[in-house]
Amino acid sequence: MASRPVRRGTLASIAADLGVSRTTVSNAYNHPDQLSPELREKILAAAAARGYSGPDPMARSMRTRRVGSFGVILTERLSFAFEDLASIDFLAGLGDSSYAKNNTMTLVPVGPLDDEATQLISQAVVDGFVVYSVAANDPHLDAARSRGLPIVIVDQPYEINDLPFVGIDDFSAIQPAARLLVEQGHRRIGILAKRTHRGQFDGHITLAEVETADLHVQRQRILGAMDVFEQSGLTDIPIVTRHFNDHPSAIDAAKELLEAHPDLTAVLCTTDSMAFGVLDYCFAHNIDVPGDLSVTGFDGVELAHLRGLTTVNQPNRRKGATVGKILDALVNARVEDKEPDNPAPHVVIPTTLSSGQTVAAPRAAERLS
Amino acid sequence: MASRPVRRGTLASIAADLGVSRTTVSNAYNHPDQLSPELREKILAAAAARGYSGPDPMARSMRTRRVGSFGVILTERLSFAFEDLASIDFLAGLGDSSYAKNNTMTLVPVGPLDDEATQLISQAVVDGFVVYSVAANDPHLDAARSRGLPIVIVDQPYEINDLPFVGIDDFSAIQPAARLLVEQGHRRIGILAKRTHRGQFDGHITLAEVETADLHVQRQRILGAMDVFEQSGLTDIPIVTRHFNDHPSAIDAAKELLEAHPDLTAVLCTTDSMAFGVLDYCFAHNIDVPGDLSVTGFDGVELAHLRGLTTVNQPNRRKGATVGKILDALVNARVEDKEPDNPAPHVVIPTTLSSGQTVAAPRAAERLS
DNA sequence: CTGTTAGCGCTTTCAG
DNA sequence: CTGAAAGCGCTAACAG
Repeated sequence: MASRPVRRGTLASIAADLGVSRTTVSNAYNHPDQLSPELREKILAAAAARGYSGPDPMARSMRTRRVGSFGVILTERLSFAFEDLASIDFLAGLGDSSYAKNNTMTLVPVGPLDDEATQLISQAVVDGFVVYSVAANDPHLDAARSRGLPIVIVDQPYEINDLPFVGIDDFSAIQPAARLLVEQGHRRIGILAKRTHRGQFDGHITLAEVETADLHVQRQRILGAMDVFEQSGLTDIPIVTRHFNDHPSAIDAAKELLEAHPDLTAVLCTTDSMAFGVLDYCFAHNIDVPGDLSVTGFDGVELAHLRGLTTVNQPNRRKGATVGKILDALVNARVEDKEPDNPAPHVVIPTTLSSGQTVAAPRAAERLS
Repeated sequence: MASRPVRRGTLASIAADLGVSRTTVSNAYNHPDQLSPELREKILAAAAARGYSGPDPMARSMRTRRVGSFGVILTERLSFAFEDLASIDFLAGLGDSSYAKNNTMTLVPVGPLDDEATQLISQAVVDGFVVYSVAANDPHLDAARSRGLPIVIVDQPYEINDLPFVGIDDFSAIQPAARLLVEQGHRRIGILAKRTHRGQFDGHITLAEVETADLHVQRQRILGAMDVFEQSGLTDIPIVTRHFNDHPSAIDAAKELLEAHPDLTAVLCTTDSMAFGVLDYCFAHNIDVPGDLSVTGFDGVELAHLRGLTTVNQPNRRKGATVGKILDALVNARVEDKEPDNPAPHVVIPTTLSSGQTVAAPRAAERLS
């Protein structure tokens, strides 16, 4: 195909050639019932002959005030966003949902430089936005809001009441995993988490720091687990975080935690990716899981099940489908210029503990010590 | 945010309120050097006060004939497309490339129903398309072509000369893996591949069928391996394919192949996902890899390296970046109404064999038999 | 079933 | 530095 800006005609030019009105040609594409099948065929044939493939989507969108695309804002570079398998499942759920079937998904690549991304957000040609798991104070959310288009927030920020929300109850969701460790008799447990604050930081953090976290999801998961531990009289739980959730970071986090606290008998992770880091670190260092160390994850991605990780299943695909449905309704209401039925639903989807083979009671000797 | 269709003003309304011309307001956003900083500030402030977040992207695109988005056509349901980790790496590479940084990526969800998807393609508001790994006769490609926008083809179809192409030489790429198996002394080898034809089919296929395959990539990988095997006097290589490349399909494929041919000492897979299926099937059936069975993959996804799979590394991220660069140049040329430098580059990216721990010589007893 | 009218909101010459 | 004019290509009433 020549990339030459071939003039392929317009609705008007086709109409002129055939001696019919523009409306008729438009109807041939958009309202087939408004003209005779013969005429329609004739028009479509003439269009095809001239290389005209239907009304220009841009002009049509401008006229109808509707694009047929949902913007998706992921606030990490794509390679990191995709590292997190949960976000892929979410996207697949959104894309496969019947509500998204009639829409495309516009991924807005958001880098560390706020300015550029903000620009992209304010110029994206979309009908609405999905804001996926961003910090409470994230400027990208503000940029999306300023567009005045429908928005659905996924996972976080949690505290925003005037916007639709779809997510889980992270505080409660992680507790069964924490409880399982306690019930098995573990007393020296460490926590591995993804970043709790927007800024770059890797290392140990205190409970007080967790409480001020920008990122609701990680904060609640940690606090949910700590709540269980404290009720069992466990304090002094070391917490190590990593800004990124990719495999090298996870292995490194495991190393930092386990070297600093060799006496741990269990590690609770707030993401499956972190847990894989622990598993692989242990494998490399001849630490038997669950013999020497119990491990739990969070997310329930496919690989977690394949590797037998004990984790919390989060219905990511279903989250995607739910988001598609809500956003679609909002966009429709807006285009039809009427009040939506429910402008800001708050949907909390249930989670379940998935028992794998990575949790066992600590060895007797360790339990006594 | 009320989803009410709040009237947030237009460029014209702001201009009227301030008693300046529309051009001036437009310039405040698009050509800051064309007016005094004071005036610009004043305009921006007034806009902010009225909740006007800048020129409407739709109207602007219509006027400038440019959207700022690349359409990406993946011809599988998103959940399956994403199952294939290679496509995720590709997308990440595209999104992270500096060429895509100024563009969004519009994913066009393409289901099994050709009609709907074709519709979505002909109405997508984008500047060009990336067509990712589709069959030679795929109607989605035709739909994209009929838009008259720049297109870059990734991986396949290979035979199209008038469109830019970015991919690898699949025939040669897989040969080092095949050669490694032969050199280790394997004589009874099976092949596991993803579908070779667009239609739904799971099972054994013949070499003759492979030769008529719609899907160039899988065909070439199989033929490349067969070429090596035949040169070593090996014939009767069983080939089993699956329509989908997800984990359950892969395990099932492994079962079918190994149960039908229990004497195999090696399995060459045309994707890493297939190889993971073999590894997990073997684990479940106490077949030692590589002691009892050697396995090779193809793609070089991260998990392959983590699991020590011997595979062929394909630079998916780099493919994405290359595609972004080409498409960006094409779109620019088109918008500026000039001939592109190279309208249809054909880029073949080199691959490398990655040695893992899943290939060994067959046991002596087996070698003799 | 067909045509006329009236913009959608913006950018871009080109004068002033 | 500012403004007036001229559309980009289309669709939605509405009247025939």
